[in-house]
Amino acid sequence: MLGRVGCQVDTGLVLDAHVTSQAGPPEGHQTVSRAFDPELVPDARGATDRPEPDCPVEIALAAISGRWTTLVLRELMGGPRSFGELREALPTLSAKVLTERLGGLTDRGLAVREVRPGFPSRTTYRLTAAGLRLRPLLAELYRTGAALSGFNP
Amino acid sequence: MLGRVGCQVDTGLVLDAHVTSQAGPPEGHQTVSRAFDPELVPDARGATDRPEPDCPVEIALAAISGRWTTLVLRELMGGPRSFGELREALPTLSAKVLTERLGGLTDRGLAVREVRPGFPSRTTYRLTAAGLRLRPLLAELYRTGAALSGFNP
DNA sequence: CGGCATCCACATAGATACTG
DNA sequence: CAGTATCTATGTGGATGCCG
Repeated sequence: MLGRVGCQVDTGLVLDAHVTSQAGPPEGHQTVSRAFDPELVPDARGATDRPEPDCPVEIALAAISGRWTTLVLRELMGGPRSFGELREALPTLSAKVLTERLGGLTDRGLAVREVRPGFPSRTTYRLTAAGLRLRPLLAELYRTGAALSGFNP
Repeated sequence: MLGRVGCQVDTGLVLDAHVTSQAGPPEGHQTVSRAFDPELVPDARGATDRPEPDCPVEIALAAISGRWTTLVLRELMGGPRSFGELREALPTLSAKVLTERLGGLTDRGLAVREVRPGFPSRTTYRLTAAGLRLRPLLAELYRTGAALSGFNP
């Protein structure tokens, strides 16, 4: 693993803090006016002091959240898969959890469900364009984990 | 956002399945002999059909797991921070959870704790070289989340 | 200042059994 | 085949209060 990992710069405050001057901005998700590392916080939606659901990081985390999710995504990255094929590929994953994962992916628009009627029925799941955008993240997860485990087993 | 997201190739099986021929390999984490996308499964540790703790993806997920963890990491990426500074930066994060997060990071060797004795005491947390390796992952999380939310709101 | 000890509420995973 | 329905065990976050 390479890449720059340094830059331990301790920047001071920069932006002036005139967020909502007047009297009372009680609730609502406010962004914080501080200096942030542009690589980690490239725009305002990351400038938060709590886990806001619309922060890009939280959105990405939500997409891969839950046990088994990355494995299901790995399978779907290889092309459309039926419920049964996924069960074969991940034998110890219960039907209930697989259903939950696939439901989560389709709810988020990351996958689509296509049912072929008749009997026996056949349902296939296919990643959408949005779902396919998770590929670089999965690859980066692998890279990072491999680096953390010391470059060798 | 760019990058190739296509390649919906449905590869057939390749490797012959002679995993432990003999009689009974009952338990223990076995790797599966299938064809995997080399980008997502570059080595044997990713060729698993369940969430193995030594799979690189699981290792990386464990490093960033838990609510608030990415925010704590973002703060520490800017340089050493004391417990109190972290509380100021993340005001709605309880001391208990902050302690848990910092303990998790130090347990995994991603951060170190440095105590200055005396009174009042002062404790600073600093990312290790391993912890700094999470930076590209955090950046990728942001990129992916931003892409999923439609490139701009 | 920098925690740890408790308690509680809720979310989640897994096992099992059953259905359109 | 492709789920749903329950039930249970465990995990996790958050609030509160005490301590070195």
